[in-house]
Amino acid sequence: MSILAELKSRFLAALVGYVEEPEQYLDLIRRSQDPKFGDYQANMAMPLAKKLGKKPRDVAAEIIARLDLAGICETPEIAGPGFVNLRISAEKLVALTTEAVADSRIGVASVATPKTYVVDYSAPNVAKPMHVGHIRSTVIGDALCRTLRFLGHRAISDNHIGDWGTQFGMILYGYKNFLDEKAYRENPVLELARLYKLVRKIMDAQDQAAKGESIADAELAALSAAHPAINTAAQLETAKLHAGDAENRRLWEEFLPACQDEISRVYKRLNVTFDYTLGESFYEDRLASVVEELEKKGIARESDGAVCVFFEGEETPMIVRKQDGAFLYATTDLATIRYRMDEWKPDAILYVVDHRQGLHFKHLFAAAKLLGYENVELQHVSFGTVLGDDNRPFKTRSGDTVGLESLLDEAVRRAGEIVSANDDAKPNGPEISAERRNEIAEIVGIGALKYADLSQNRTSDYVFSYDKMLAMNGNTATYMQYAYARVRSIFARGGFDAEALRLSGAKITLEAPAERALALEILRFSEALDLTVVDYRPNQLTAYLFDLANRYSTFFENCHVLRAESDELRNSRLLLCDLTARTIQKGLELLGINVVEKM
RNA sequence: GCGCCCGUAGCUCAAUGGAUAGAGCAACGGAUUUCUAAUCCGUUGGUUGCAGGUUCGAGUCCUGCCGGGCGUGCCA
Repeated sequence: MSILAELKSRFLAALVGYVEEPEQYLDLIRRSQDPKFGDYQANMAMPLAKKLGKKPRDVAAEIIARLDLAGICETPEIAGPGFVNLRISAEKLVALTTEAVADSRIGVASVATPKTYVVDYSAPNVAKPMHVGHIRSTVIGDALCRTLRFLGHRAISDNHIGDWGTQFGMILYGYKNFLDEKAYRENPVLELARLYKLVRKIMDAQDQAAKGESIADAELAALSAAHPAINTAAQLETAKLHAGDAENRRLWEEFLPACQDEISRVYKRLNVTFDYTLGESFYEDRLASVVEELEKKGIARESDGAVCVFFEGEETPMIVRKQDGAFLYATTDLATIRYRMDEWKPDAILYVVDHRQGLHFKHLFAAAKLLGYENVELQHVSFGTVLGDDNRPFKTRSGDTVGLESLLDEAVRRAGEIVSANDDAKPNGPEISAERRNEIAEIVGIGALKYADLSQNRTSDYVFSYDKMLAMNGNTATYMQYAYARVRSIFARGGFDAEALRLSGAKITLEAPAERALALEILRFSEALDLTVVDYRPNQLTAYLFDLANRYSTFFENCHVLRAESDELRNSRLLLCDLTARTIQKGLELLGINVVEKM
């Protein structure tokens, strides 16, 4: 049991019979911000004083009198208006770290009641190259899945790819009018991407012309003139595809595998996997029945030729079928909820999607509730927009945004320079082969990129910046990877085997302040994971890992391991090092980030 | 117009209603014949946009205002 969980349980026992519904006060036990207030603090005396008509400090004293903290804490102190400050006893810290040493889960218990989560994330449009805007959903969703699973939940990852939308109409139009056959044979995806961008460009030009602005590019103006109303023409291709037109269907089936190979390559490099990839097309023949059901149950009705769901106090409806009979993503999303509920019976469905779709999800969830899906937590895990240097949203339409792969390449290139410089500067000369340097650069570069994203509160906007993403110091993955490598280096230098040491029965002692602080932080891993999951915020985990790596650095400076005064002390410190390394490794793993033995 | 979100150190951001609002970067000053200096220690830097309110206690909750972003019936 984690320290916090154990403290809560002891406080609960003390509060039973003292106040009604004592459970609600347990959240007021938390980690102290400042070490001088102890390791943990209980803040319930103040609100209870009000309720009981007593003085807060008296209430604190009464609680302490009822409290059995034997084996956990030193004598609690009452401070300020009525804070109860708790300092974990050395014996408890030693006992728990000793347990963690022998535990493959490093002291993190599996949840008592596992839940089933469906996590919907990444969801690129497969006809378009992935760009930087896709990274947030992908890495946040992946981190949440990994963390939920480690805690013992069932997390089903489902990549709801856009494989049926209007972008395919654009490609179909492009294919039929602008195809470079040779280029297509050599690299179909590249050519399809070129076609998409070209059609997009002509559309934008025509939009511009419609507003009375002139088209500067003569070539583009000619293309625009030769293909009037290209938007309508592309929509027609989409409609034909959806209606089962043989030629368009055949082409779609030809394009799709190539597009999927393309995104698979990126996922492989990002080390992201999905249990299912059920895209929009999967629900193609399930849409009509959704609308039918909505109408039959009186949830949706016709309005201006479209079928709409109206909500109490809301002006704008959710449209599930257009005037022309076509379905929309609201329809697909409802069909998807129905499928997921039937298939997996989840307790929660998490949508890791840009916050700009907030209204859509508000409507979607309300409609799902009307359809009877009430016992499922439908959660929009929204995140801020990816912004450019100009603080404007990244334009997915312009076609010349930063591609995701080139971004990865740049991250790895910069990491490679640093890896090499660092290795060259080692006191006894370089230790790492050129080939290995490249492998390390890949892990460090992509780790830095993911971490830059995950370490921010997901609700805030995300200003894209190479320098920020690729910074190798401060609160970054690199800092933690470095701490990990230093631990491994100590074991290598001393010729110790971590596994054997764990089994050796070596004792942990926590005399030095830096040792104690490090142990306390290691034991907080479980709390950090709980915080991460409760609000679906991976930055809780990154903040924890940063604290942990910091504590380790302080320990590293103050407590020499290999030159410890005795073998016992050396072994104790080795165990702390090993626990730190394992916690960092596991924590980063839950964020989808790897470690290296040497860097 | 209406709805949602945001406003915290020079910059980028943290802070489940708790004590003196914290980090990183930047700047400045120290530590190294390194168990890996991709490090550590220290200094400077704040009326948390403004004004009220609720509370024992507000960056956090409520109201109004100012500033910004996003969304707002046939894209996703």
